[in-house]
Amino acid sequence: MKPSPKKQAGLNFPRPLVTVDVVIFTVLEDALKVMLVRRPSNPDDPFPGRWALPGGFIDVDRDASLLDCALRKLREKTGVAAPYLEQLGSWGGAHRDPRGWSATHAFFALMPARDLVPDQGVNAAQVEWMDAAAAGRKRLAFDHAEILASAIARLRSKVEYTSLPAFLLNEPFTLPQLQHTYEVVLGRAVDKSAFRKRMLDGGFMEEAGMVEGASGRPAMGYRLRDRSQAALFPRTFSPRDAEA
Amino acid sequence: MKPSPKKQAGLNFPRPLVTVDVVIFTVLEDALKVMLVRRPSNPDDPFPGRWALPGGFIDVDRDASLLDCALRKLREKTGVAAPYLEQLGSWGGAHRDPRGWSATHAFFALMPARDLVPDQGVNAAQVEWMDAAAAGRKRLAFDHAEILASAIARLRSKVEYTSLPAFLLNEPFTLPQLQHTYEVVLGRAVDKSAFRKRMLDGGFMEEAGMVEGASGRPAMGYRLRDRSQAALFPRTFSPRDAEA
DNA sequence: TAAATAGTGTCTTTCAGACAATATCTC
DNA sequence: GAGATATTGTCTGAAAGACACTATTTA
Repeated sequence: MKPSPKKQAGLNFPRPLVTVDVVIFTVLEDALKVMLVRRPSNPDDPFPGRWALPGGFIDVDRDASLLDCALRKLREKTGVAAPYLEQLGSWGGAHRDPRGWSATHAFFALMPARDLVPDQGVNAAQVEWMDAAAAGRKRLAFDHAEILASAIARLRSKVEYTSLPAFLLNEPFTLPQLQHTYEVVLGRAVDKSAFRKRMLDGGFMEEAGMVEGASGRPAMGYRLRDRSQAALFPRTFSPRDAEA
Repeated sequence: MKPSPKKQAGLNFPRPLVTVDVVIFTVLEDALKVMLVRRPSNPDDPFPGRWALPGGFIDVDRDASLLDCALRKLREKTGVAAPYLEQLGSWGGAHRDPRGWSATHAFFALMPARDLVPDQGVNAAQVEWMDAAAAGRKRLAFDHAEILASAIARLRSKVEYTSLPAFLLNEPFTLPQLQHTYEVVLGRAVDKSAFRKRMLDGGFMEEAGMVEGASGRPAMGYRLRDRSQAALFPRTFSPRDAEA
């Protein structure tokens, strides 16, 4: 290794571009949806007119941290202040953005569809909830297709052993509603009895009064004890299938 | 939202500093060790003389990607070309580096102690394998104590349900050696019979001839089928304890 | 043969999954 | 009561943990 006197001298070496992108999931009309925004059509911008994940550059004056920046992007696009939010990973390299070496910090958010504020000042035509499966097949801007694929894989994987789907529902929610959300995300049916045992034994919910449906017997409503983190189950759903 | 014409104009807004840090683990002398390096003692540098994680600025001319940069840091400090390496997360904010808004991409590496090349041109006195528990109690530079704590938590957690400890051993390794490595990382004993069943059923190893120890019966040696990723087990070790 | 270590067998408990049965609501 | 949905109960099979037993080496 040779010494690099430039660093000591004053940080006057080129810096990458730094962005934050957020993969925002919700369940709407019995399907897993992801939020996409359209890139500006100005041909000087990279990927004009393409669909992309919501995100953008760090603003070193306004954002105190990466998490703050992600929360700001979320607020700007959805009006939601504090959904479930975790880090997904970072993607960086010389060629992912034609404007130069860039690195993005990707986050992963879950929110109930009904928390959404329809128009937050952003042009509504530029924002869309797209089916996750359909979005995964689209040619998105930058390396966003790869980031989205990673987010979907992470979600599917964690749904097998965590209470994450509870963050996709408004409170109070019922166990049948929660089960349905699991089934939508997993793409397969799960056993009712085993499901209820698992959720109730998990101890992450508390009762919140009866909730009446359109017909049939009313169900107990529940709310999360802690909306900041998910519960972990000691096993995944149906390990038998998982090995196949 | 107000428009920000600066972005369209030409990216002439301040950019954060971007670094990559690597938490490198090994098992040495029956203990989990982590590599730390000493910060330069020059008082113009941040945190002079403090212990820190190996890492440094992205070099936009040499590093094609974040992963490349992490591999370069690894090579420079350890001489090892391709250990187990995964992303841990990113930490960024206005105050973690006194020189300005900075973001670091943290990685997480596992390697066998015997792969290490003693001196790679770096001043050996500035590099040390420290007990993970002891390092976790030290006041490290930047927010490296937080990053290290996160890495240790991630390692402990994943050891419960993955084959990660196999990456801490030289090949061929025996099942008793592997079990011992699990026990060192987990900090508790595991049952021999259940352990062997789990590892052999996992199907991630292949036989590599008998290995003789100092005394006693020789054991079958194994090597990994795929050194690029760990195997996942359907359950964690002893879920009974995990709930307590 | 004793000591040391590797490897196997067996019993028990736990718990998820399957699925049937029962409960509570509306019309 | 019929239909719809929620909730509970019972049986079974798979797999992990506990722990004793057997096997193979060196001294």
